[in-house]
Amino acid sequence: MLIALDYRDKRPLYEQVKEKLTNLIAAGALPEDEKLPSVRALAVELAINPNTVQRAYRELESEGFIYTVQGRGNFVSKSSMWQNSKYKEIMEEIRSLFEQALSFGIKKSELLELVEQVCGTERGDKE
Amino acid sequence: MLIALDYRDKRPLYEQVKEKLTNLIAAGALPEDEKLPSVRALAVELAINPNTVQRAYRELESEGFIYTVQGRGNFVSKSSMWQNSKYKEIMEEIRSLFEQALSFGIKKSELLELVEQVCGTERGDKE
Amino acid sequence: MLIALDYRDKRPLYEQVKEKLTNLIAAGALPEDEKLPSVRALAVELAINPNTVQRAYRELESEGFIYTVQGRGNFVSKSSMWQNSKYKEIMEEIRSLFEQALSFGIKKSELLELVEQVCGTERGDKE
Amino acid sequence: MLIALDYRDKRPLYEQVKEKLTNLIAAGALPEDEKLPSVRALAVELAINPNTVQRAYRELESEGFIYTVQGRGNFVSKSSMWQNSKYKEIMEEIRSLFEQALSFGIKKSELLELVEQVCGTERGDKE
DNA sequence: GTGGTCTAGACCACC
DNA sequence: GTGGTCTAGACCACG
Repeated sequence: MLIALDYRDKRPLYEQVKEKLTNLIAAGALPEDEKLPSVRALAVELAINPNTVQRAYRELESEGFIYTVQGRGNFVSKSSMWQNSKYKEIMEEIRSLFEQALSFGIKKSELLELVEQVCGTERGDKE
Repeated sequence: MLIALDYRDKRPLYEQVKEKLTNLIAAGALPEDEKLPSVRALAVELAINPNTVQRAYRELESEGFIYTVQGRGNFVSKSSMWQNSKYKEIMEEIRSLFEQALSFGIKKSELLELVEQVCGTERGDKE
Repeated sequence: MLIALDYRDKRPLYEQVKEKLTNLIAAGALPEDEKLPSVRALAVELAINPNTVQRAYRELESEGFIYTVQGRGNFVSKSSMWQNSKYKEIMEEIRSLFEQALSFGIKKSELLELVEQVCGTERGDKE
Repeated sequence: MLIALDYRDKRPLYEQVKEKLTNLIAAGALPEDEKLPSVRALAVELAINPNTVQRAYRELESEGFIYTVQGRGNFVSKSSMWQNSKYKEIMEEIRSLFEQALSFGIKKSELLELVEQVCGTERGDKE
């Protein structure tokens, strides 16, 4: 699964687990209906408490990223389940950060350049 | 001072106080060497614990936004003190959010449009 | 038999199997004394554990929907066996949900309209 | 607070706590911005583990019924926060139960009578 | 004092 | 084996 926790990170562990998994799912690294590691197995792999993994899984499910089958395990959902709401959420975060940036005197041209930079490095991979 | 706290906000109160003050300072609403309200006065005005204001001021000082003179009060620093480091910090945040946005399938064109929107509404104020 | 399981459904599989079978029986699709598929056959058809089917059959029997003949198989009961108790059970569920609905501010008129909608769509099929 | 847990109930304790609180909030028994008992206090009152109460509170918050202020406590939200989504959820539950009822041979007239009964007992209280 | 996170370990239901 | 709930008890951040 290749997940690494960062104990210097201030965020709670279960949030880091969530973030890692959502990134893998969003990037398409985990295809639909793929089985995720069991709660216990992932807990062992990350050397954390099963409850912590379970909380991550529970929240991922309530956000539509995965679905749970009693006695079977956790599986990744169809992307249509999360796509739209996550899109809105991220756009709102960016808008808010943009406004803060402007109030600190950052110029439109700098923002545009930043878009170019980031998209440039990713363009080869995805388009 | 016109600071309003939002108790529904998940962030700690001292962070909200910091944010409001940095915004006022960055926007130029508080000129250099202007005296800020005393810890006690601001605490009363906002109906919060003086410790909370204290912490906000302490961190603002360590970030270079204000300077403290023992027995006199707190004053806003020259903008050269914070300008550069805050600029880098925000740009880094935006870059990181951009990368996350791309991994969730958000397109370059959407980002560019967002820049236009935000700058459009702000342009009249600042340029 | 035409039973489809929904693995995204939160309920246990044996409950889904029960629900599907009771619906078939209640709708009259399975006439009295009709033989049901064997535990093993249904387990294979649905690609689930025979224990799961077993449990569904056991509970259907204790609720009066089917009867078991050792060594012969499972057969659907006369409707008089389950009709009355199931009727009471469902009416009680609806009454309880109605009361909850009212406490959340849902109006009588909305409930009446809902009845019309559901009965309207079903009337063509059944009457 | 007058909450009583039912240990014969099959549902998890945290769900019972949630249900009791949502009912109190929906019925208007707890006005907006009213402070709820602290996690620990309610845990003692109900003789359960604080973690269980906390889970109830956390989920109530994510569903918009209450809001949490670090170091202060939990408070009931404006009804606009939950009204709409809860309305849809309940209507969907009722519709689903209606359809099941019809497949078991329950008549439209019985449903209508049930609406009258329930609304009749409540009408005096609320309209 | 408040809520929030995490651990360790137990027990249950389902498959 | 799987996930789900609950307990007991610890530690932290915030006010």
